Amino acid sequence: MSTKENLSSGQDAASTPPRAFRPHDHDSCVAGAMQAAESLCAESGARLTPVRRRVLEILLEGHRPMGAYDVLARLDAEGLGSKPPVAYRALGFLVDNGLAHRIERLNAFIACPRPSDDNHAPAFLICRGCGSVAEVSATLPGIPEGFRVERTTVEAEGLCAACTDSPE
Amino acid sequence: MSTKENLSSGQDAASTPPRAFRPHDHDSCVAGAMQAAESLCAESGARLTPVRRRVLEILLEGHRPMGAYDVLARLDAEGLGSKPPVAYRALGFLVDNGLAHRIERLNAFIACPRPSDDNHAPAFLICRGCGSVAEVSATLPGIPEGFRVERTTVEAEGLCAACTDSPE
DNA sequence: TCCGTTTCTGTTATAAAGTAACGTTGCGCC
DNA sequence: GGCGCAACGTTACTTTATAACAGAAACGGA
Repeated sequence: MSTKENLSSGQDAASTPPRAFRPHDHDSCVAGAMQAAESLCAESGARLTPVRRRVLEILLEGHRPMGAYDVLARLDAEGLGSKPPVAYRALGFLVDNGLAHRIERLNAFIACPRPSDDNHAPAFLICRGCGSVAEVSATLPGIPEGFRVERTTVEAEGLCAACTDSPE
Repeated sequence: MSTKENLSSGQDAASTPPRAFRPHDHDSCVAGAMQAAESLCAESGARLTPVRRRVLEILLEGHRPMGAYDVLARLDAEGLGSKPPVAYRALGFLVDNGLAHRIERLNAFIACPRPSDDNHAPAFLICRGCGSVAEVSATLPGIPEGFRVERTTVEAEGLCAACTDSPE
């Protein structure tokens, strides 16, 4: 079983706020995720090219969902590319390889904090107060027999604990 | 408890394909939903104007997700409006009032087959074979304490029973 | 019934998000 | 060193969505 905070694991998960909603050592969080990404790509043969690596870093540093054009602006500033397909292709690669996820409600992308080769079914808690997004893992109960699920999109919008306490 | 086919109700729900994946009397299905919409609006004071009513009918007749511009094309053909805001406003009204839902993965809208005033949390089963979308009801388990959920997006993409049996 | 208020409509214009297509470049491999 | 494939860079374009404002229509109180 993964160490990821789990949407559907009962007691434990329900008692602690997800890390994205807590202060934490962000540098090490970025470094760790980059390491994990390197390993996964090495293992699977996927090529983590400069543009792709940089896009992943940008997402990790932001630690929040970013639109493709936000990412592109960063790339452009760094001379790594200025046209939409550059960003979309890199983001597509990251999503395909489980290193990032797309948040449908926001038309945005966020780095996966703990990428792994198991094809996980992520769920996202989107705080409309502070814009943070936490990734937890989801298991959908009771899909009707006969429907073969290939991918899921699970997103919950609301207010995180901090924003509930101090509504601006 | 609602009579809607339920994602999370165990035995019953899991044993029968959702109605959207089965043949059914579509005319009465449309008529019923329109009736329900009328009642709900009358009750709540929401104004189901001609454009809004027609958009709902168009969605119900299609019985599948339609893009805003698909809907707009229909409206235009009928002289009810030709500019994007006309469609988006009507769709916005329907969504706000629980008469239709937005499918994020598809950037599309679908009529709610059984609208009701309870603020339900719909989930959608999207068949990538035939394009059908079934609405079932979802309950997300184990949201961490402190996160206050206001709205959910739950979508599962895959193959319905019929398309699994006969892959094209 | 008239008047003010609110809500809905129609339109212009533009923003934001996403992709098809094609030639070029770089890299691994024989 | 040349073949083949994957990634890159760019052009051009499509699709999706919204801001802003003026006019019309319904609605509710004096």
